[in-house]
Amino acid sequence: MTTPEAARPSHFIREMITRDIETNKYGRRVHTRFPPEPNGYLHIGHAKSICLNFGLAEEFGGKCNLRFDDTNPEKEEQEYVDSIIDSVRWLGFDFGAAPLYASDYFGFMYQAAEYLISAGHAYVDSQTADEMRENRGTLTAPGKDSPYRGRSVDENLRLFREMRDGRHPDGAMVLRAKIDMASGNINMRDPAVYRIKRAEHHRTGNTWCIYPMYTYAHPIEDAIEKITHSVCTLEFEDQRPFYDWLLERLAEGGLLERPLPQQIEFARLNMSHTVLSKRKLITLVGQGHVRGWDDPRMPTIAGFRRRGYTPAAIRNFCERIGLAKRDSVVEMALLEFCIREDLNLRAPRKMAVLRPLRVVIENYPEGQTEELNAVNNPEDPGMGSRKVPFSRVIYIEQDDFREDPPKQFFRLAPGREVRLRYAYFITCTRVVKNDRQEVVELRCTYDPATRGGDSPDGRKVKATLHWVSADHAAGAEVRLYDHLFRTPEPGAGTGNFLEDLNPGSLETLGQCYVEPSLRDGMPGSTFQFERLGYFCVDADSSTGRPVFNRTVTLKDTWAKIEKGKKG
RNA sequence: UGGGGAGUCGUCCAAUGGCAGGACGGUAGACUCUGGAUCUGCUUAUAGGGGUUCGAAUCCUCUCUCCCCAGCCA
Repeated sequence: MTTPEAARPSHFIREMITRDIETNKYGRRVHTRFPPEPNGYLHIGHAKSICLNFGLAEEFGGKCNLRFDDTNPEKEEQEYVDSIIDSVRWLGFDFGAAPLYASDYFGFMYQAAEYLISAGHAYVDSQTADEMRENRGTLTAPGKDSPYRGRSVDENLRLFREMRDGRHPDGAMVLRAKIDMASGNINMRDPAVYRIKRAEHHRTGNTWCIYPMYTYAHPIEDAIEKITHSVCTLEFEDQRPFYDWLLERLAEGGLLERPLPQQIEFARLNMSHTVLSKRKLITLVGQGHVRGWDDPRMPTIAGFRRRGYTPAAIRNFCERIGLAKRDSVVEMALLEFCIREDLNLRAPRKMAVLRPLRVVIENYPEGQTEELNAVNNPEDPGMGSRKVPFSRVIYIEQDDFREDPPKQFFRLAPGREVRLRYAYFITCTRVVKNDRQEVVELRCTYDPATRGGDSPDGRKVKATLHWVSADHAAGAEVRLYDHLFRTPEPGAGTGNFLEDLNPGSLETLGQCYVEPSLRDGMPGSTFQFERLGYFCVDADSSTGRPVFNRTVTLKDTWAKIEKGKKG
C-alpha cells in the first residue's frame, strides 16, 4: 500500500513543519487545506496537491480541509463541486462530513473590507479597467496613483456600501488595497480586492452583487479556518507579500488572531505525453478530441479511474515524484510503473484473446470438453484457482503465430511445439489461408500426456500462449489506449498542442474473446489478461457483452525487440 | 533593462562543509507454465568562471540559462 513512514524521503515542507512544531509556532498544530475552484475536473496535478495536503495532515496528526474557493460565480458550477468531492473521496481522503466553502465567509470578508477602508488601507477606485491597466505601469516602469486614491474614508465607505447595494453597474468601480503603486512587485500596486459582478452564485444565489478577488479572499479563508501551512503552487509566490500584508492589517485591527497562516509554494506537476492546464483540458473536451472529462485517455482523476487506475497507485505515484521548487516534467512511465506495481499484486488473472486466430486441434476428440485448473494470481496464492474450459477448437492471438518466424520469435510456427497455458503442448501441423493468402486457421495436434502444461518426459517448450475455447468464450469489446499525445511535450515544436495529438490513442477491437467467467463483469473490476496487460470493465458494458478498457500493457520484451529491429 | 523563483544522471527526487545516493527509464544476464513478476550487473549528473577551506553540489563572488508576474481569473 503506501510507503512505510521510515522509507519516506523528507522534503522542504516536511522540514518546515517539523521546525514549526519544534519552535511551537502554531501550538504544535498542523492544519492544511486543499482549495480547488469548482470550475473544472480535478487532474493528476491536483492529486499531487491533495496527497500533499491531506498526507501532511495525516502524518503530523493534524487536519486538512477540503474548501471550495468559489469567489467567481461566473465560472463555477455545482457539477464541478460534485465531481471534485467524488474524486477526493475516491483517492481515499477524509475531510469530515461536508466540505467548506469560501462563500460561507462572504459576510466576514465584507466586514473586513469595511475595516480596511476605515483604517485607510483601501479605497474605491472609479477608473475603468483600461485606465487601471494603464496606470499600473509595466514590469519595468512604476505605476501611477489613481486620481481616486485620495478619497476620504467616509466617501470610500459610502461608495463601497453602494457597490454592495447594487447602486452601481458592473465594472463601474472596484475596491482596491492602498499599498504602493511603485512597488517592483506588481501585485502590491494597489490590487483590486472587490469587484461588482451581477452573477448568480451556485450557493449564495443573488445575495451578493460584489465578490472578493482570490488575492483578498484566500488569506482570509485560511485565517478563519486557522490554517497553519497554506500550500500552493509556484505562480503564487509573488502573491505572498500581499497575503502577509493583508493578514497583518486585519490582525492589527483585531479582526484576526495570531498566529497567522503562512503561504508555502511548491512546483506544480507536469507530465510527459499529456497536458495538465485547465484551458487545454477544456479544449480537448469542448472540441471533442476525447469523449468527455472521464475519457480514459484524460489525465483527470475521473479519467484515470475509468481507465482502471487505483487510488493506491496514484497515491504512491504522488509520493514517489517527490516535492521541490524547481519546474519539472515527470515521465508518464513512472505512473505506468506505479499502476503495474499495484495491479500485479491484486488483479486476478484471466485469459482473453484480442485478435483471434482459430486453431483446430485435430487429434482432440470432437465434442469433448474438459475443465482445466488455472491459478488466479501467482503473486498471491490466497486468491485460489479456477476452472477454464478446453475443447477441440480454440482461439489464440494472431501475434502468437508466425508462418516465417524471425530468429528471436519463439512462439508458434509451422512444425513448432508450444504450451497452451494450463492446458497442453500443441504442435502446428498445417496453415490454412484464404484467397488473399492470409492465415485464417491453424491445424495442430496436442500431446495428451502434457495435460496441465507439463511434459512427463521433461521436454521443454520456449513459449506459453494464452487461449480461449471457441465454444465457451464470451464475445467482448476491448478498447486499447495509448498516450493521448505522441510527443513528450505537446506543442513544444509547433506551439499548438493539438497538432501533437496521437491519432492512435484509442483503438477499439470488437471481435475479442474472453474466458466465460468474464461474461458479466462488474464495471470497474480489474483483471490481468495474461501476457497482454491490465484491463477493467467499462461502464459501457451491457449484459453478456462486456467492454474492457486497457489500463496499461504488461512490460513487453518481445515488442521491444521487434521495434528495435525496425527502428 | 523591475520584482519573485529555480538550475544535480535521459527523467524525478536526495545528499544541509566530509565517499554525489535512490527510484523510474535504458541495457546485459539469471530465473520462469505470463517474453509478466522476481533477482543481479552495467550505464550516465553537480550550468560556467573565480574565490574561501585540509576538504565545496553545499559558503562567497561574477556570469549564463530557464520559469512566474503588468485580470475587475484563480
